[in-house]
Amino acid sequence: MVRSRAAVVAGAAELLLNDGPGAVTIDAVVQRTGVARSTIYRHFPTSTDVLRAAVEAVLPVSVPGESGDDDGERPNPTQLRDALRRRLRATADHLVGGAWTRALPALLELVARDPSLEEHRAQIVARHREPLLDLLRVVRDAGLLPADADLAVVADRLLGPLFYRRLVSGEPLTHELCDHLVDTVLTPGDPR
Amino acid sequence: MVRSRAAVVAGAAELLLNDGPGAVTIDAVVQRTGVARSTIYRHFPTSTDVLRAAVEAVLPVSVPGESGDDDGERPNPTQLRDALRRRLRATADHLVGGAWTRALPALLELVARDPSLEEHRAQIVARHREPLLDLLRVVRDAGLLPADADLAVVADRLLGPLFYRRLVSGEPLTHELCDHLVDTVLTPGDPR
DNA sequence: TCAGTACGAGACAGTATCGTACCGAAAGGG
DNA sequence: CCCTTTCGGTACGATACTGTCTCGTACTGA
Repeated sequence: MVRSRAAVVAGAAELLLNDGPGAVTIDAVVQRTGVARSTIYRHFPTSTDVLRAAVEAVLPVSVPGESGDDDGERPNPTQLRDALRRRLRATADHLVGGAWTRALPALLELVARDPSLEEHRAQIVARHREPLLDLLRVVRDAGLLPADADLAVVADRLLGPLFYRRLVSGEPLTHELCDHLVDTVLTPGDPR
Repeated sequence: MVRSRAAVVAGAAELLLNDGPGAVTIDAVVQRTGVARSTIYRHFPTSTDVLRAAVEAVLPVSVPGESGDDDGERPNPTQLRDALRRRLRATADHLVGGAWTRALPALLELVARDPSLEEHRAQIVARHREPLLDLLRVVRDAGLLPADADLAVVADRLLGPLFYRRLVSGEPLTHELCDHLVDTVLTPGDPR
């Protein structure tokens, strides 16, 4: 009973990532997973619920971990800057290679259409930004950011260009760009 | 001949904006516009082409004009900074109120699914960024940006956070944010 | 007046998806 | 060994959309 449900969700998630939300069809899930229609409808009241479960299953997974830097050491500025660079690079890599590339447009479309998914979107984004905000807090306490800096805005300045390039302009995400963004945020006296 | 085609495109665009790309159906366009099926198929080979025309019709319109600053006057730095602020504010307003809010997720979904639309996306983005890049070129020539600054990256740093907020995080776009972004880009010696 | 054209109206077959209903096989407990 | 639960396998009706086709009408210029 649990197994078949999990298979349905997994198959629907694959379809969502590979072919978009429009491809998450009962028939497609049946054919992909081998689970019978009747079984699917025994677990989910309607096909929309299957899609929701797939969205829920896909997106939280793709939040990059990369913690463990928070060892209470009292790192020096250079270490902090490098940590921030690594974090942003990891985010960029995740944005390029991971499920986000496929799932994000689908999720945005779904949210634009179904406001009841808005809550999920907020949770997902919050979970995504949290590690970065934690790191930025440390960075600010270390004096690398103004004490009154709005960390949310700083996060926007770091993540925004990455997402913009990935989603909108289609330009490549390089590690150089990440480092450059970190520099523009961190050291107010370093132009370019 | 022109009238009915225009009506089809307009109706399809409305459907695209109101109910998403999945709602752009021949039947729906017929019912909305009063144009007959046969007429639609006389103008467009397939329903996908109707959708393409709708996308094309919606998005270029929403590129804000706001030119006319280019009068070869030789403006002073304050004027340039204000012009950049106005331009970014206009972009933000357009992002909030205009068709972009609805159309962009739809377009991103379409592009993710149909690679042949990639070209359209690139054109649209280019047309969207061009005025900003022109302005940035003037700004750089005036010495408000480093002479070797990569204007594309500067544009990313201005537009990225706006699009990120609008598309991903859902946070509000304020004029203060726009001004702040302009400040972080322009004056390398002004932190916060 | 007449022919050409653009257009509306709608029928039609083909396909895809949905959700339901019914049947039979496999498995596990009593 | 039987009985209940769980599940796969279809068959089915109901829609919705597509693309093609035919027919009738209004306009337009020679």
